[in-house]
Amino acid sequence: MKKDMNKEPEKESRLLESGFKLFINKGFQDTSIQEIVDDAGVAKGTFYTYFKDKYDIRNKLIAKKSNKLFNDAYKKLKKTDINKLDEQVIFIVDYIINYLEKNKLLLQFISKNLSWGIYTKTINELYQKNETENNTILELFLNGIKEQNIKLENPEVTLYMIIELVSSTCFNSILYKEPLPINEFKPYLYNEIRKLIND
Amino acid sequence: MKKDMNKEPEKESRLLESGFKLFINKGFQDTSIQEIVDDAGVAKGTFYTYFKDKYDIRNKLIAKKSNKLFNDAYKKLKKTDINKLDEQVIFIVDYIINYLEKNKLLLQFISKNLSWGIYTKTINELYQKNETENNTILELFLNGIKEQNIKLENPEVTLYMIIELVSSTCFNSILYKEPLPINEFKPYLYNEIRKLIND
DNA sequence: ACACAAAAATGACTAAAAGTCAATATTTTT
DNA sequence: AAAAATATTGACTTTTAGTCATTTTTGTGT
Repeated sequence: MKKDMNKEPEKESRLLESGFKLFINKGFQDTSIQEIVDDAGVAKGTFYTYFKDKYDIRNKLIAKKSNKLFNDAYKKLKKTDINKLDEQVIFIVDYIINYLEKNKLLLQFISKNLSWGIYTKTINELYQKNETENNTILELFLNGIKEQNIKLENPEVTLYMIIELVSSTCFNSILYKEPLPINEFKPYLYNEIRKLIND
Repeated sequence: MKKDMNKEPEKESRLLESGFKLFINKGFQDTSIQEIVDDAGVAKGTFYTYFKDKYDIRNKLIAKKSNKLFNDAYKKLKKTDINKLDEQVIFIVDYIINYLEKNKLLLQFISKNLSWGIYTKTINELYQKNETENNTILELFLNGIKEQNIKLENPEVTLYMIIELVSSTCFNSILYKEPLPINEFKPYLYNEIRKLIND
């Protein structure tokens, strides 16, 4: 039987899932590779056929989980009839915020371990290997601008600022209720997104 | 002789400086505690009287370096006659950006290792122990708003969004020229700051 | 269906780094 | 200047990472 290249090997998945479970529950630093392989029910050596080291599995986990969340939001949007660009962006942001609010452990893991440089590098590597879907948000954004005749001097920069603003502020708002609990914070944030897109 | 509580013990400083030097040059992961103590010329055990582990010294380094940079910018501002709030904030931001541009290794270290949760936690701990100056930016901001009769629904939130936007975007703009090299990026960013404060 | 080759998996092993602590040195207090 | 408190040491133990010769599984050609 020919190997299905679209599926990641079963043991790699098991390692990823065990790693995620342990990182979430015990923290990254306090989880050893031995614990991960024990939990996954594979031998130590197998770990090293799929990952370079503990940092590698962490980076891949963050990239995969974040990317999945993002693509889910995008798919959901396509089922609605929201057509104004700013509201489309806010829909996606809102979906992601609500998801993370219900999955604070995931958010905690991402926010404690994510740094942008590593994230973009990892996403890019996975994308090269066809292991993740592509940057749909940028396409959506550029299409919306064209169709709706929105004037933006530099749309990539605008989108980039929105993404950064959302990710950096929401983490703290959800996890630490700083500077405001997320539900109070949302109006400010969404207002800012509208300004960024429409002004 | 009575111990001077305002000075951190000499060996702690030496460890911090050695740690910084090694983290910058070899990277955090590739630096061992043994190397740090060798470089600082102290025994292994001494490390553990000042720091819990390698993560602890890293967090304290980031907190101290970031805080110093911030306070330097603030002191410099006080020597100017800039009096409009938005321009004051932009002055500080500009000072910090220029500094980091000239010290990319420091920026790289911060951006690779900083996560906001850990940063605020560490700053807070150091502040409790009087090992760092306080949050002057918030005072400046609140004073400016009062004096200049600026109407902001929630100034803390506005300032917070500015800080987040600046830190998250500038890292990438300086280090990776993404989405634009920092000098092209600045106008967008400063424009955004003005909008946040004045709209 | 079998032999053969290639890839994946194993876990005992080595190497490296973390972290401890009883002994010693230094500093502070009385 | 003795006693008490604090800081420092580095040999040692423990923990964890990472390797690799061997075995098992999977895929391919005849």
